Amino acid sequence: MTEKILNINQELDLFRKKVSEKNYRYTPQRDEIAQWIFNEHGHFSAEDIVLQFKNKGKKASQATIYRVIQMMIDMGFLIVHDFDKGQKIYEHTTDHSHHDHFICDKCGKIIEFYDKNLENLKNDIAKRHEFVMDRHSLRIFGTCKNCN
Amino acid sequence: MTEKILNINQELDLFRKKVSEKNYRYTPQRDEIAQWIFNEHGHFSAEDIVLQFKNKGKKASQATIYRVIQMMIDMGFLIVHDFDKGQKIYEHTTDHSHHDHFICDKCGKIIEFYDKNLENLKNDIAKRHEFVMDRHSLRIFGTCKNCN
DNA sequence: CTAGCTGCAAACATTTTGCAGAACA
DNA sequence: TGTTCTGCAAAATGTTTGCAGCTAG
Repeated sequence: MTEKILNINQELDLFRKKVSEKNYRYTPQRDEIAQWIFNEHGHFSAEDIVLQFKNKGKKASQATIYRVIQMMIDMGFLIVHDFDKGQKIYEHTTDHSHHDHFICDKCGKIIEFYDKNLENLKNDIAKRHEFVMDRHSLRIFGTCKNCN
Repeated sequence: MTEKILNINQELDLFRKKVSEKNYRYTPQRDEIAQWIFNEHGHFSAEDIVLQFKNKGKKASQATIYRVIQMMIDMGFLIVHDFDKGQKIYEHTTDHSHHDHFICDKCGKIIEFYDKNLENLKNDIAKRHEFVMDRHSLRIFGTCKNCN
């Protein structure tokens, strides 16, 4: 469970390499979207990218943005979260290792946490049930420190 | 953490009582939808109710079904799950106590599990972070025993 | 050159909503 | 009787897709 810290250029290189390996084409749109995503440390929605591209006059349509997001999920660069906000929330995987989330129902804030014991326990439980775990997501909903 | 086992009539009575308490009206539609839900032991979508009502000639429109579902969530009779299937999945709370889920990416099966240690650990973690936990959801995605 | 990619706009799936008439309390 | 509720249909939301033209390799 070592954590790889990559900078944006290394991440872009890796993406470019994987795109080539799969005989996909490395287009300006894919590059711009990947750059945006690797620059974004945190959670974002597809709409976030669409809007920011519109504002900054960058050239990639909504359709392409959704298509590239799906591509990056398939390639393992992105994961999807669902925080019950009506839209999918993404996060890039190389940003940091697995963590879970508190979601505050009052202010909407999402707080990340990591607990080694919890990870171990999840692994144990999956093993006990002979379930091969690919990914997992624990969401704790409630009220955060500030809102109390 | 004692578990209350209620039969369908007790659940309906409780629903009816809560509806009255809030000065809402107890309409035939609300009754039929609540009956359907309390009879359903497992996960279901709004569409499931809509379709079954159409098939069986029961009288409640889609709009009403969605409205009653929301009402029952607000009142604590229903909880929402999100299993990344593109639609919300519901479950009624009095059915049984809290549990978590394995979701098989191959066959789509959803397997419930409960682990006391896990529940304790979740509580500990929330307390440590001064987060007041209202509800929580652990989803483990991967491949089930049969699909391996 | 040509298969794969893009952008547009339309389709899609699910859920929500405005409004006029119906019906519960 | 007067709110509240219902059903309809339309709107809204978020995402996906068909297709004609563009472009990377």
